Amino acid sequence: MIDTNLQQAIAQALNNLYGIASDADSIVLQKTKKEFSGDYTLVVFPYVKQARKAPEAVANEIGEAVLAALPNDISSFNVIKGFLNFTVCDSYWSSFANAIATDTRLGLQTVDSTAAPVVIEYSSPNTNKPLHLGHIRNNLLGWSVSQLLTANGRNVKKVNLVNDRGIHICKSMLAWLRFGNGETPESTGMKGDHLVGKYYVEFDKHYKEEVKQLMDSGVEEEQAKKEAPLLVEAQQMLKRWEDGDKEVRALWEKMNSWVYAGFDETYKKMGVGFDKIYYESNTYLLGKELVQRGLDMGVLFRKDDGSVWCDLTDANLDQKLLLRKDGTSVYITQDLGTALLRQKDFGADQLIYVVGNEQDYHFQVLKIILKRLGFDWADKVYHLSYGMVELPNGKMKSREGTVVDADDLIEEMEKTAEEMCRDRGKNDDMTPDQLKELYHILALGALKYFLLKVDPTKSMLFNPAESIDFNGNTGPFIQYTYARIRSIVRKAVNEKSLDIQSATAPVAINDKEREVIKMLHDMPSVVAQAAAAYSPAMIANYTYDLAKSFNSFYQDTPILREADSQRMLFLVRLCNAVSNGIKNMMWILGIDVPERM
RNA sequence: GGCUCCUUAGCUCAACUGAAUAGAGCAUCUGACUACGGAUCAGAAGGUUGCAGGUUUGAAUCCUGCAGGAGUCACCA
Repeated sequence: MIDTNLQQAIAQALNNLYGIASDADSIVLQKTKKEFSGDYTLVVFPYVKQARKAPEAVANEIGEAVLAALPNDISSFNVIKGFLNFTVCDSYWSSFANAIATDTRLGLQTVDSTAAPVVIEYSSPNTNKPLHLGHIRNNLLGWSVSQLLTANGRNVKKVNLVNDRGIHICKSMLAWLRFGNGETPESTGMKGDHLVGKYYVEFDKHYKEEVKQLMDSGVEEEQAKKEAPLLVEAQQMLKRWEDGDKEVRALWEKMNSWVYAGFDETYKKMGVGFDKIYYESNTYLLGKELVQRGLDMGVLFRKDDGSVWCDLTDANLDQKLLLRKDGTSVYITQDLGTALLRQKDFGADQLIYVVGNEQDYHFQVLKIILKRLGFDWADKVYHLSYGMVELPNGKMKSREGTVVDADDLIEEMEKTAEEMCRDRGKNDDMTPDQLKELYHILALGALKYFLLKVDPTKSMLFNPAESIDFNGNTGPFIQYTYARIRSIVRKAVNEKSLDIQSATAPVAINDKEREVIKMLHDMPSVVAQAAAAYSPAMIANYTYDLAKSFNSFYQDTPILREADSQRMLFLVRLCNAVSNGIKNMMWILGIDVPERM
């Protein structure tokens, strides 16, 4: 690769000229900004002190040395202040484009499936309500990061820990028994998760009424909230669940199965999936053994009331509860247990948790406790902490009804896609099924790109009043570019009878072609960087830039009317490479690309 | 109150480990269609990177202080 050759030549020059010993890898090359001529830029300021010369002189000397060392790759250099810009020969770019023209794996590395896996947990839904926009961000991030690591050659295992037990489900169950009239997904035609979610809301409504009544009759608010009959009954139900009461368990299984059917549908629509699904009902007791171990080791301590704690004040944190006084486990206890289980199940090289940044503290504590329990692999735990999706008036809150439902949103996007396609009227020859699939692909392309193009660590804003765009920096723009390129390649093959498999000799290229080729050249390093940062956003923004560069080049290059048949073939092959690249980058994002749209 | 994170164009977002004149899209304005795909392209306008200091040849980026916002500090999950 040209960049590594350059690094080596520069390191050599630094050593020969000034006796500066440096690793070739440590030489930082940046891409030359568009307003200057050149491809790669070396900033020489860091070396002027040791060289004891003016920046311009240093730059010129290094430039001469590199030019002499790489006469076949570097055609010229120029110096502006302390910036040394190298121009790479056209023939290098032209040959590179030729070499990758039909590489369908462009940008993707091969996975060693025998390597210790990266286990990535994401989604992890509660089973008492349907998924909303926040969950969509989680799911898409989890999926996309999995793809990204796979693209970078890691052996990835995706897991989901379903939070299927607890007081929240009992609330839905109780409300369904009390107010449900035996409603089922079949009898109502509702999606299972929505039906169960409806009763969760129903519970809250009646519960609030009860609290109000109690307060009207003179009970203090705090007491009323604890004593409301519905809540007490829900707590009793949870106890019965834990005791294995048949009736409660049967209802629990029935309602959970409705929810799973609903979730599966939504997962399928989103195009995400898992290698293994854990259920909290099976694993929630696991942490207790660890707590005993921690007590034996003296890492944890028991208070007088019987509750068990970990003192983290020496780590500048608080004391953390691990077992309630009644001996039942809490959230973090379960997470300790499931972490160990997962480590045993997979022998993981890394454990990634895709969880919102509201749980930063939780994971900080989790890692410290694991470490204190003597598990060295605690260092392998990585909390992929993502920011909240906010609405114009603040955070989404289920209880206040300010949520954007996942299914509704997807459906709305599909309608928008349909309208847009209708307006263009380019797809008259497609069957209704094909059209339906197309609308779905475009709707999800828009939604996924919208959520993934933002740095995962940052919170982002979604305004329901302004529907997600299909023009500009969007998924459909990239999908459009892809479809457009495929159309050109098809025509070249069908009408011009070009064989895109046959290589061409290096040809002269212009600036716009050079820009596109350079972007393709960067692709592997972009993937590596994005993987290191767990950031699909870097892939998204790169892919947009690639599509944009292509469109700009394409606008004034009549490819299939080229007089020079060598060049025509070269350009079509370049198109093919770009489409392969786009397709693979979109694969990382979990976005399908249509051959036509 | 303690701790953590955030603040970049009217709006939504970029800017890899500090580097040249801080970039895109939307919205606004001006141009370009005999479609090898106009869901496009070319251009204009829009900025004291929250404020004040500091380090550096060089700061949106690192350090300190301040202001504003978010999260968290539960015998909830």
